[in-house]
Amino acid sequence: MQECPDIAYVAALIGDPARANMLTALMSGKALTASELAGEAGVTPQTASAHLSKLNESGMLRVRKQGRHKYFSLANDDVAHVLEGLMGLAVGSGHLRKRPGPKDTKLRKARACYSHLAGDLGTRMFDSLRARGFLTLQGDALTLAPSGETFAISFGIDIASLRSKKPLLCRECLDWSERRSHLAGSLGRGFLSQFENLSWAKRDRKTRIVTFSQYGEQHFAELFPA
Amino acid sequence: MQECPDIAYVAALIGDPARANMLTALMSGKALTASELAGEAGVTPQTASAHLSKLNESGMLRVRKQGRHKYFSLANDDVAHVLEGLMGLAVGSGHLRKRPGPKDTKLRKARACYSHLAGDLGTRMFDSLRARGFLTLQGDALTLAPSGETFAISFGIDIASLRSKKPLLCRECLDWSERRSHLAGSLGRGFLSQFENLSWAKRDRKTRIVTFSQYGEQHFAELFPA
DNA sequence: TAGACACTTCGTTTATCATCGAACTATGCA
DNA sequence: TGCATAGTTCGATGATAAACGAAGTGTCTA
Repeated sequence: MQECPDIAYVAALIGDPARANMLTALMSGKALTASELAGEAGVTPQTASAHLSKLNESGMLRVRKQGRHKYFSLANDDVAHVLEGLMGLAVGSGHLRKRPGPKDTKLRKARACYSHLAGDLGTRMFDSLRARGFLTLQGDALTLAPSGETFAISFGIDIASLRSKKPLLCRECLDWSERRSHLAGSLGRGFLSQFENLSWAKRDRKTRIVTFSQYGEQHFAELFPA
Repeated sequence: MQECPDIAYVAALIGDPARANMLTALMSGKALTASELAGEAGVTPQTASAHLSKLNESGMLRVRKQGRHKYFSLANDDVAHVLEGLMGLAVGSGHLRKRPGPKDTKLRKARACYSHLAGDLGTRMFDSLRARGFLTLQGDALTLAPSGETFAISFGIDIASLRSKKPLLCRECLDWSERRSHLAGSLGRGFLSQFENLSWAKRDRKTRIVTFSQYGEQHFAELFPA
């Protein structure tokens, strides 16, 4: 008997609206409890419980028990990456789900994509880094140039420790709102968390919106000129 | 109203077993007719027709009409990339679909992943290229070194025209059978087609198996030493 | 110890959608 | 012109699984 990865199994798992909502919510990078996810998905706790155990069985989630709470997050970057890819295809197909709220423009301006910065500001950062030769893009391959490394270090990002943890450093990620690339990978994560550390920006965990203060946006524009 | 890419729609589309079989078959990179795809999926032509029109509507397929035949292929590399990602998740979840046939070992040895070489030989090629410094992997970023460029050109690959067509040149692709990387992107495609041109290998379009002749495998081993 | 809360399990209902038979259109071939 | 083949549309059938109400277990707090 020939073995072959069962795409359908995983895709069907993601293909249910309730589960897709949960996974989308987890793209914020934050761990959420079962009932929070039930709220996100718009289903009762029982239903959410069933969904979450299925997702967990498939290895797409990471679970941590804390008292009477159960915190779920995406298992790893690969899962997030596949989800972003699916978002790209969904946009390409013209299928957009409607959700209440006037947050659209904010979300398009700056949002957390799993754990890095996406949206208009995300692509602007990416372009600026490339324009100055800090990031070099050859084909699909993204490299942090030595000049970019000193730039990142001077901004307070601990490149050495990032590099030591995992082999992935910078990765290109296609933006569904801008349809252009932004910076993902551990380097992208480093930048976003540094924006938070410096109080340039605040992440709303529920909506994935990243709000820059006036002060922060000004410094951001100086750091990443067009 | 806030817009948000509808992951569930696309994923549910891929999530049906019949459609997933069709898409997997199209990963060979070859365009297939509706009835061929019906056979791949194990459904009647009527059912296949319904599936294919849905997939086409979503923009995942490219259709060309030729006489009374309709040729379907994947719309672009992004679709293939998402499918490979899903395969990776499926393997991670331990969900392998069983299929009849003793082709498993052959498929694991060498197969076409969309349009480049995957499997044992694919990862061996990738490792060899890296070991000699032709490909440099920094984090997730894959670059073709100048020495690698001359190597590829001397092997008969027209790097200049590859580069001129699209911005993607080399890309890393996680192998579901080896759980290691192999070379994708237009460069990977170039290598596989050159193997075919030189009659080192033959692709079976139906099974995605790439069969090397004894002659071809010998030369392959010389060109890509461990 | 009580009671509130987080999450789970069970059984039933309900709706969605894949599937196929039958009948249709369109293309190619002789 | 006729017949085979490729693909489609339609309607009926059936199976799968999502959803929730009700009733459980476990955990924290007063």
